[in-house]
Amino acid sequence: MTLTLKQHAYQIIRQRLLNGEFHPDDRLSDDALSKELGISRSPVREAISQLSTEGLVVHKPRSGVYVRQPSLEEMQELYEIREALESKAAGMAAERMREHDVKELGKLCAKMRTLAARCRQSKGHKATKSLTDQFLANDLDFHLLLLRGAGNKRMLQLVQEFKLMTRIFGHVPVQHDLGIMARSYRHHMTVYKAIERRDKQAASYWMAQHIRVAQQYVLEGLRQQTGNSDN
Amino acid sequence: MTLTLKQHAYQIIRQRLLNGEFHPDDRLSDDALSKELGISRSPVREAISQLSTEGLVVHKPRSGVYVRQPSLEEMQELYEIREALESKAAGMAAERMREHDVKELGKLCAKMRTLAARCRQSKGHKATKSLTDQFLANDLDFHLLLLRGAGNKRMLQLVQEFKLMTRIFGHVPVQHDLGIMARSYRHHMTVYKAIERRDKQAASYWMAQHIRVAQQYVLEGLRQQTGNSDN
DNA sequence: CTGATGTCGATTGTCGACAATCTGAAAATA
DNA sequence: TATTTTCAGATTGTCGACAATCGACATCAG
Repeated sequence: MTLTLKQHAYQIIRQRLLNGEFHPDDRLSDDALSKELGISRSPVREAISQLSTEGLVVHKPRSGVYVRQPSLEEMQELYEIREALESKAAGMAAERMREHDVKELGKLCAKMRTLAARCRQSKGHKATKSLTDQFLANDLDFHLLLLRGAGNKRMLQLVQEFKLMTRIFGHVPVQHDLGIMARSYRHHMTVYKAIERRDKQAASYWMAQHIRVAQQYVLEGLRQQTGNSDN
Repeated sequence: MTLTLKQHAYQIIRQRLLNGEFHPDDRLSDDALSKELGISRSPVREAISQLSTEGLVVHKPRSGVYVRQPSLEEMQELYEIREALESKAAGMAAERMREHDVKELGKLCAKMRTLAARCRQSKGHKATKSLTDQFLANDLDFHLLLLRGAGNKRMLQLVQEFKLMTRIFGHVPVQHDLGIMARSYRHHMTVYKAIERRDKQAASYWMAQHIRVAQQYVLEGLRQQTGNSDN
């Protein structure tokens, strides 16, 4: 309730970016936004400034801030960083994670299998939007739980930030099919089993593998999306 | 020359943090700083806000921003992240780095050996401040060159940020002796040789090893420094 | 017709001021 | 004396306004 107006503006603008309401290279005018939100320019400026240092928008002096349009190379960079961080996190989790949370990981894997089975029953082995969303949410939960299990708060925060960026930038209308879901389930299962037997190396290795596959999948989708575009 | 006042203020305050002119839990008053810099509060506020989102200072609403005093656990977290990122970077560098830059790495190693030899000749095998500084600068150059060789700009930026934090926070008056310098030289040499023969795994492994040793060294120093303090 | 130059509008960067809030100490009461 | 209340000072959060600067358009020379 005692939120400062800056935080308020920050959350709203960030949410809009997430929803895809701003297109790449759009200019975020603090004047317009302040009028729209019914507050002064100062808080809006500070909020936008924060988004700028977080890398979601780019600031051109004396011109304005623009929604970033990252290249495929930058997307690849983001995934490389996630691979480094999350694979190390998996290794750390194999050492430190509490038994209770490990079981929780197992339950998430079981849920994934259920969802994949539901997909197999559907026509053409294509997942519905709802099914895809549920699977993605499960995926996210798995990774977050594992990150928390690694016991490194700042690493958790970093990965969340990067994951946010890949979601904003790589606005691919993902439509999972059975093959993808089954493979994803297998990867998570392998990581889970490695953690269960406290195998640090295996957990780290398979997490890296998993993220690399996801990277190739998303980058491929982006290439098809932008392949027939300009440049 | 067309720097905005915000950027100007940001660089100055950041530099002061680096120099250790502010002590942990000090409050950064934008009012005082603006008067001191002879500019208005707005640019100073935005500069401080940026430092806040970067994590160098912490913002308490309606109270002020304070210089962070990270716990030993947080320092350890920073090193864990560096280990994850830089070891992956070393592996990537082994794959992608240009031949010319690899030779440059070798030169830096040679310089380290020279400095270590100079240290051996000094009395008690203790390094002078100048010698220590030169060695540290060399160390930094090595890591930066390797990061650039990995070809991931954002990763480079991230590591620089974290390295800055470890330098600010772990304000240990490092006084290298021969043992430390020799070991550090050996580590860098091992990484260099792995990259030279394009051995991805070895480069990654030894870089992780190197950072873990540095972590233990710094954390030990911090424990001694704060061991006889409060709580 | 093409390119350079000047002008106008719009937007940002910066400023000083005001109100809301917190901190700390002094005063008052039990 | 200890505890609570009050109050004053200082600091932050927010605001509206002004000036510097940039981009676009029109004008004009070649």
